[in-house]
Amino acid sequence: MTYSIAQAAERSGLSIDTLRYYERIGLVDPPARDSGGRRTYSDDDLGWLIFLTRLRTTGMPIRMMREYAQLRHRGAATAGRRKQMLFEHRASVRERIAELQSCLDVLDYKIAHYEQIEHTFVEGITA
Amino acid sequence: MTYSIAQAAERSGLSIDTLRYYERIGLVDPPARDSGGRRTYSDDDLGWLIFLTRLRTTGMPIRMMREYAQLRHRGAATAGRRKQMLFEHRASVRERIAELQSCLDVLDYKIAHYEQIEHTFVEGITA
DNA sequence: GTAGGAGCTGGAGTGCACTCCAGGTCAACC
DNA sequence: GGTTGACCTGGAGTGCACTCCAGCTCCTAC
Repeated sequence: MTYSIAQAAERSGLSIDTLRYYERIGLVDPPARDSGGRRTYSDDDLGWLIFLTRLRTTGMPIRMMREYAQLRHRGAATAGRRKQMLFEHRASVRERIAELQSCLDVLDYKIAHYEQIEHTFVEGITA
Repeated sequence: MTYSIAQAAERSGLSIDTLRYYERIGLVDPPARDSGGRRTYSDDDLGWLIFLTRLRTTGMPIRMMREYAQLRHRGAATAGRRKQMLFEHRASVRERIAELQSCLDVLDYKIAHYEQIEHTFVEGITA
């Protein structure tokens, strides 16, 4: 199965411009071209694109994604290094989640505070 | 208790430049000045700065923080609107956490995959 | 055979959130 | 009274990750 750039964009959630941009900066290998010179993405290409969106979503900078992509390009010999990268990245994502969770507590507290104010106000009215 | 800009920076985790920047764009009220024209931050100022860092950490754009700051400036009458903002923001933070969590699953899967490769490799050696 | 739409390239532009800088003031210490 | 260090202002510069554009080509459908 192959996909036009528009289809690859739709399925990966990246924009067409971003797909070309990622290719230009070496984040994705140049996909095959059809007889008219248009990009045709394979299922493998798409899998990689989708994986990249996960890394992006979790805040990995492009510079690091590129490093990962380059290791991947060098084959099985770099598997350990890649695993190490993902391992460290996973730790940072976990930290990030913990950080967000602790900010959630602050938001909960603030919202509760506003609710208390509302409640006091209503009591003031009805008392 | 009052704080110099350097102390406010240290305690809020923002840089000195960022403190002045936030003031310039209306995210924080201009703090008092000492006889020499230097900023002196109050405990209240500091509390607001720290709250802003929570909003920032959770990904609230400056434009929205400014909106919140403006409502806050208009006093108790806007409490409902502010609560609403925090309420919506909290929902988006929760979504963000869920998103990260689901990406974590992908990372776990990938890492497990690399571990399996390593394992296979070791077996290949020792067999 | 032509009109329309998708895709192509190289390069410029954008939005966000800072960050840095030059040139100056001010208070304190030696 | 001179030097040092913290702070001041207005404005320019930075890094990141796209996003947009002009001008072109190439297939498809009428």
